[in-house]
Amino acid sequence: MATIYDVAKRAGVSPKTVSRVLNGDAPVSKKTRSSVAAAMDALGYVPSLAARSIKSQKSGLIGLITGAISTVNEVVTAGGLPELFIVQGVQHVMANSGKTLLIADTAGQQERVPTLIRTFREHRVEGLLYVADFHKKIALPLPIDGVQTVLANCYDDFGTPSVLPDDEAGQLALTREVIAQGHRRIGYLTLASGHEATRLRLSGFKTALAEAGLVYDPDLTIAVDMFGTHGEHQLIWDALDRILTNDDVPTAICCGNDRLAMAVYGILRDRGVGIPEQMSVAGYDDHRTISEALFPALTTAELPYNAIGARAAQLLLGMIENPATASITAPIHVSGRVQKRGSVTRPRRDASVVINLKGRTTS
Amino acid sequence: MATIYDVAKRAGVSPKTVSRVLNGDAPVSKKTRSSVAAAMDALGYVPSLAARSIKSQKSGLIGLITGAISTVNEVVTAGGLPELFIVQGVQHVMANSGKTLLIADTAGQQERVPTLIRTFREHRVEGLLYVADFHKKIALPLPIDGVQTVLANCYDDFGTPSVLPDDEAGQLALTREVIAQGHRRIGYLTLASGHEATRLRLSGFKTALAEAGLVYDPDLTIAVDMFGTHGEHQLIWDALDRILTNDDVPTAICCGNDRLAMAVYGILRDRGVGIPEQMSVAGYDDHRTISEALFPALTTAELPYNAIGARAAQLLLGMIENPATASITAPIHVSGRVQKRGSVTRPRRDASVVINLKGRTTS
DNA sequence: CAATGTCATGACACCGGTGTCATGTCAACT
DNA sequence: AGTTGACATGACACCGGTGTCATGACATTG
Repeated sequence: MATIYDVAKRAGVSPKTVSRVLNGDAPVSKKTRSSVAAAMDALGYVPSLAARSIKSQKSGLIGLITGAISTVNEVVTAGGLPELFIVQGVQHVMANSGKTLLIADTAGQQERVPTLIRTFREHRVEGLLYVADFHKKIALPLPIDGVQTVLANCYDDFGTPSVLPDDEAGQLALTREVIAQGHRRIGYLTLASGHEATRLRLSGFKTALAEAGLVYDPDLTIAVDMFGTHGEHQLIWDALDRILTNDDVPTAICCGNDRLAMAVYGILRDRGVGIPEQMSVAGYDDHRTISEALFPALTTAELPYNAIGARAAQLLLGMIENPATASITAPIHVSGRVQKRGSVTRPRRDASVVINLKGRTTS
Repeated sequence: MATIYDVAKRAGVSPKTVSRVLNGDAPVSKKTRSSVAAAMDALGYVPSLAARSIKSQKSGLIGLITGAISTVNEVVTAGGLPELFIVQGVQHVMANSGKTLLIADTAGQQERVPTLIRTFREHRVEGLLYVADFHKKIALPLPIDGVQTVLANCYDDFGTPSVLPDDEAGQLALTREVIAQGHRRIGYLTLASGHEATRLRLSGFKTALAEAGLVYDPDLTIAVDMFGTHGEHQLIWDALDRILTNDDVPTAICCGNDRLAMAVYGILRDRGVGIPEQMSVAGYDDHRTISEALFPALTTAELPYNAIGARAAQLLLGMIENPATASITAPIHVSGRVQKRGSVTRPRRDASVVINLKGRTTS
């Protein structure tokens, strides 16, 4: 690999002059500039950031850790890893800021985290981003001295700056939309009750009901724990059975996420319940691979992963540029839009057909 | 940030001795070792890889580019980006090899690629990985001199080493399974016909049919172009309509991917066709968020993304270690497993109910 | 014409590590 | 006792850039 000295020699100038041409930080005569450019070109010269950074003390690197970072309570989902979208949001911002991302995935082995951080520090990263796979509380393995840190999709007890989805507002807005369509009784299949998101969304759900003067019926809210595939369908089947056999059958069901809604589509139809004619269904996440492809397309609340990533990146960059900003702040909440598609429509009067179908079981 | 000189001063030794303690590459007395260790500890010293690498000429960095890398023919899908799994496969291998990944996402802007490569070269990456979002042919923007390169999920015309999914073998194995269940007439909804994968899988499909002595009926193979959501369902609806109104209605349908299968579930059921009682459905990809959650769970062929990533990483590491290996090789094909779940079962004799339902249209 | 200022460029040290070689100490061996 | 060699350590240069300061050539001004 050619060095600045090679270029200098070939162009018949000093290395420092080549440096000046490279950075344009001091006047260089036209003639010299072009001969230096020619030499760089001929040699395929690319300056070394390593050399540069030992002098400047700036690496231009940002470290990002994804994957299972020490979860506080042991709720684990083999989720759909949409954290990728967070990472993309981060990358987009970073690309425009001239920083380069160093990414490490723990692949669930949190004991690796200290090693990764060590590697990042050896690379002299200017900032650190933790990206969690779902909204949760974490405990940083080490207090990271000197390196600015931002948490995305997670938070801790020590006031580390963090960016979170506004799950409460999301479910609130979505439920409002369902109610606006005329539904008065709404079932709710939540994710595992231990999740942070579940608690917040349920709160939003209740608020929407209260706003509209509707009563919240605990019998219609059922938590579905989704650990892997085994028995998952049976759980959902049972939950739906309880809802469908209720004395006053709801006309709409909200689901903890799009994936759950997808399963609900199948089970409801398998029981002869038409969607959305007999039952409106709403999701959460707006995981577009699912929500757009489902038939009918799914009305759902966006989990603004991309925006969360972007926001976290901006926050971090701000903290790096002006460390004073790094004062302990409350988490930043990012809210997503309600995506109205075809699965939530006005309820039909004769939805009672539903009741006839109770009693079947999955094979 | 503390330097090796700070540590040396505090421990009362020369920097070189600290270096020896750090690397364990020369004998150091026990006493010295412990006092140096104490000093490093007290100062929170972490060696600088930048300084190290200018001397050693080894960065320990591998560059990875994801996203829309200059596609040759302009078929574009806003796909589900399962390329993430390829990246995970890569990371897993890299983590165990001591290299660190530098990742850049073009976010669809291929004009950025040259800039990214430039940045990577400034970081003196030892190898470069291109990861495409789906099996395709690409044209590298530049011949990358000096930096070993491997293509994952894509290939080019210049014999750059590449790792690809074995789409033909995958569809072959999957179709064999469908046939083994007793199906004799099988519909096939393929992805856009311009895709590499479509061609290969169709070939595997035909081979399986031929092996079993079944005739391939072109009327039952329909390409579904999936550009975004608009009109997509109508296309699928029409395609299914053609299949369901065929004189000899098939008992099973293979789909170009799991996402398509998901839409097919909805549309078939909406037309009153039970799954799998009246129609078996198979997917492709084994995108587990979909395939496991669908009801019934989807029988599908695995697109071994993780393995592709791992294989590509291994190949690259081998090329770096022993550049002689870098001779132009044929693409490496990685095949995936057939995941037998609940959506393909033995066909029922009285599947004729299907025919009655033609004629409805989507709203 | 001398004094002054601007422009273009180079010499040199330094950033934080490591390879090479030299030096000093002490135990073992003839 | 003198020689030899293993062991422990340090001095120094070098990797590839950049900041600082000095220098020389001209043009401008009084």
